[in-house]
Amino acid sequence: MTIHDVAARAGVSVATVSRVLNGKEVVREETLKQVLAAAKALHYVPNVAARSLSIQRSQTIGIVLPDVHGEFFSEVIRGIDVAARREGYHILVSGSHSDVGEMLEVLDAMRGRVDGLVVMAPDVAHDLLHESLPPNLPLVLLNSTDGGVDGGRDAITIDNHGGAQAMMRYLAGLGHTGIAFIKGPAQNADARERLRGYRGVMRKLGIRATRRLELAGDFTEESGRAAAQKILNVAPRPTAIFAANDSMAVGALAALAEAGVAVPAEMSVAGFDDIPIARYVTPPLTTIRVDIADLGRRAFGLLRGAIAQPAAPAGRRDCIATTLVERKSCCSPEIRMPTSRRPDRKPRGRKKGEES
Amino acid sequence: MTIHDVAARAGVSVATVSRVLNGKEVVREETLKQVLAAAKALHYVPNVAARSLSIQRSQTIGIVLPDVHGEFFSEVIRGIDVAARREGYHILVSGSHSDVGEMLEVLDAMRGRVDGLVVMAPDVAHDLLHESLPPNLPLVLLNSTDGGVDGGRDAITIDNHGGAQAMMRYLAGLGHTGIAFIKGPAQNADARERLRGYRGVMRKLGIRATRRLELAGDFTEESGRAAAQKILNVAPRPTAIFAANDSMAVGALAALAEAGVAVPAEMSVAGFDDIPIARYVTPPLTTIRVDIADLGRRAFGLLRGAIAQPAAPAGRRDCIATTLVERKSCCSPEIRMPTSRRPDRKPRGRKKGEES
DNA sequence: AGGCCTCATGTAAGCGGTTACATCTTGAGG
DNA sequence: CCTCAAGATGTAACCGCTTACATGAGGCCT
Repeated sequence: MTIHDVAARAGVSVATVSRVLNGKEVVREETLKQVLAAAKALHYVPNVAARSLSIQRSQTIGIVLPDVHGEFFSEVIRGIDVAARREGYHILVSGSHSDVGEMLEVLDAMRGRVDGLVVMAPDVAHDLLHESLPPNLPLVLLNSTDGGVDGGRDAITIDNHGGAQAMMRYLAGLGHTGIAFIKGPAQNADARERLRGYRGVMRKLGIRATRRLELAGDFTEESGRAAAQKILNVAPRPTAIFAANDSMAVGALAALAEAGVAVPAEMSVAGFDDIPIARYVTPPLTTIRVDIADLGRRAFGLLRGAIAQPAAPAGRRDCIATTLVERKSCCSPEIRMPTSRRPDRKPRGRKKGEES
Repeated sequence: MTIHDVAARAGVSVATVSRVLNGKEVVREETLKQVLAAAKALHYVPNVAARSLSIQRSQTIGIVLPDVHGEFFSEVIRGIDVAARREGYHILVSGSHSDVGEMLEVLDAMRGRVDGLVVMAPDVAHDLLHESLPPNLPLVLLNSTDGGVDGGRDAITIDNHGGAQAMMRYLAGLGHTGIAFIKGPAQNADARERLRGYRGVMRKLGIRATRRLELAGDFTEESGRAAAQKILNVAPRPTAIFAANDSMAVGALAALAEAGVAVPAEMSVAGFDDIPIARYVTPPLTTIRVDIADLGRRAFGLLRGAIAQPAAPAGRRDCIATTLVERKSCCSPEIRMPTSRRPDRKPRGRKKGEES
């Protein structure tokens, strides 16, 4: 079924059919009806490839992520998907790149197939990334810049530094001074900014350097678990753990439960991201909320703009604000029971969470 | 940069360039080198739309899911993504369909854009689904059939019934007789099969009908939480909760923790799916493992076959086996402490889990 | 009435590949 | 030396759609 068949059946030319179907030009009412009727009768579906070839656009955008699993990434996809569909765009996704080379390969394969790209590559060195990104394709970077070199690309970032500061101030406000930090990957821009927030507040509070404790982590639950186990062996033991993301906080929670350390009575735990599962772990996790779906949504918005005006200079910035979500994994260290490992029936010092 | 430019630079015709680039026909060694050199020098990237138009294939497959977030769905996408990339296919995903109509719209929009479709629509009535699926497009159904009417489509299913049976036998083996079940959506084929497994074993064990307890649920954490709260008010109180999926089990765990009910000492909890987070909740969740990524992988394999031989009759089946993963959320009801709500330091009756 | 402008529609040239078929070499066999 | 097969390469039609431009029909103005 091609446009010719429809034209023949409606007794008009292909141009007219095209005009009717695209609705951009004026067509006589009656002709319009005939064409529509013919198209419907023939179950006509325009050939996308032909259309793309002709108009030089595909109505498709590509999403390149470090990995498509995980709560964070799937929320991003979801946000973009919803926004894109509303504007008639399709999304081509690719994730699970074990290394940079593979990612660049994918980037290349998407070239020509998409009108624009949303790229999230927080672990790739900036210079390498920017030189390998197709130069003339609308593109927005997700969390892949820390305000420094950014190749003049459009980008969306999370207020990582502000969020980390907020959490640290909150913990300090509760009375914690021994706060351990579980770091993210060293090359990861988000991770670096969060770490900066941790260090800044620790310093500003005048907390003794010996009470600062930074553990390696890679944003996975498993690394959070391992880090927490190490923390338990440190003397003097910290009273709080701030993990650079929720997944690691969840891993830490698991390690603490395994070791019989009560949370929050004996150890407060805080995360970052507010992934969907955060409110369902035990205890519900106090964390920094990032509206992840909104991140995706706004990324699409920015990209849409870039596609519409390819001439406009790139370099737009959009920063997603964060908010502290107080649940039940943190409390004052004072109520900690010095020797016994058993907390009271219910630990005190709870604040009401925002959830039902 | 078109193929013509490359041809001109290499001093050959476009046909030769095409042949070199596709590697299907013989070309003289020297010519080949020239073409390759020209292509590289010009940074030539073939135009995908033109290619698709010409060969009538897009090297792209579509994935239509009820929702792209959630651990389960993102694992499916991941599995397909990895398998597809290996074979040079791209994936177009769409999820977040609030209703059936929207899903059909998406199905329509993908038509012509993809060579095949992986559709997961467990909640859509089969007759409606089958009549609205494009008839001549290779397609595999994910979890959308319960062995009954399936429209002669290729399909992959999970061994839901077997898995549920296994879990029920395990719980019964531990000594539980009061086992509550949190159901999934009524129209959902997976959910129905799991329920059937629950009922079958309950009946076979000769457990009094009064001790059977089925709660409504919709596969979300929140519904699991609500169901668990209801269960706590039932007298006599069940000693175990089997949720039709992990998300609901996680919700139940949260409700129990909130109510101060110890798991597994006072209440055993079991789930289904083994989503990544299952091992990190407190206590680690005993569940039925479904290799979700493998599900996606095999779906792609089946689809690949269907694309390669469009003439072959559809109706292929592939069933994913399940395995019981014993963690720490279930134990014998005997060690339950009748009045006190506080368990011992560590609940006994633990089995070693499979995880590190 | 003739000219001109407007509006609806038709014609056909691309868009950038693939590929059937034509053409041209080249070497072997007679 | 001629013929012919086989192999390498060129030519051009075609995939289905969009759109600049051409065409033709009215309608309005002078």
